[in-house]
Amino acid sequence: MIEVSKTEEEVLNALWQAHPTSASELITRLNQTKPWHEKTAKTLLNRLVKKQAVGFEKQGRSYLYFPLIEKQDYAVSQSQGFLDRLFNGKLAPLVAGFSKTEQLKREDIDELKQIIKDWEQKND
Amino acid sequence: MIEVSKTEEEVLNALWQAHPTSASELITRLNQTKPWHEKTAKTLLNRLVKKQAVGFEKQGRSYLYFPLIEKQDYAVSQSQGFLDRLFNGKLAPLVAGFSKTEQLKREDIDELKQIIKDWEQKND
DNA sequence: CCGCATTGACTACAAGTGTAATCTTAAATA
DNA sequence: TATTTAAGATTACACTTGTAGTCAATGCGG
Repeated sequence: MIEVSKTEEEVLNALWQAHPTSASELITRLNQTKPWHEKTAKTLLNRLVKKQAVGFEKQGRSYLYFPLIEKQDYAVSQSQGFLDRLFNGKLAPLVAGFSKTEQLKREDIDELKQIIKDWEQKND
Repeated sequence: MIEVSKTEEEVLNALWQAHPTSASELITRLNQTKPWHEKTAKTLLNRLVKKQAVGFEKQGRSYLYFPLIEKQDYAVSQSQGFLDRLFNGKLAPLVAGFSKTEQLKREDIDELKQIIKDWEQKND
């Protein structure tokens, strides 16, 4: 999986939200979360292109950008890497950590139960 | 929370396994997972000291090192940050991602169920 | 038609990171 | 005791990252 830096990932996230997108439109979207300097955002966008995480097509004098990797794939791969680093690759200890520190709300529990139910539906 | 780089984290992980520990002992432990150059490991250890993630006490000619941050705290903080970056801070979508990509095994499900049961025991 | 604004291309630059080598000192060994 | 060795301290160095600035071309408004 392509290495994406922290800030590059923020840009990629904005691109996943909607694409293809012009740079200016993307920057507008980025600015809804926090202030971004146009030049900084464009640098990151270009680095993502160089890393082949993002592609683009000419549209008149400017470009339309789009992700070359799926958010789902990226997220799962990052998740696995994260679990490997801190929890021996296991999911449960992460959840247990949240539980122990009172960071699990009933809503989270309900969602987990639903996921489990679906899983069992399919696998039993 | 202190910023710890990827390789620094590997060293820290080895230190969490057992401490206090001499540098050489720590390096021995690190080498059980993958080959580490002694100099590299020591550099990282020193950077962790500089970042105040690791402390040490003199023991004769050399030092004994120990973590200054708890693994549990670090793990939870990293977990929250991770969820924020990719899943809008929610736990369930991460688990759902694993489920969708067939990465949840029955063992994981059972462990999750147990965690949920414990949570409900305490919170209902 | 021309200067202005916009877009992408290229450049900048310090701090952080991965990966080690060299220097210094003190301890262990021959 | 003279010497090799092992620890920590210091130095090295290229690459990445965060954060922009400057340059060049092109299309737009007047």
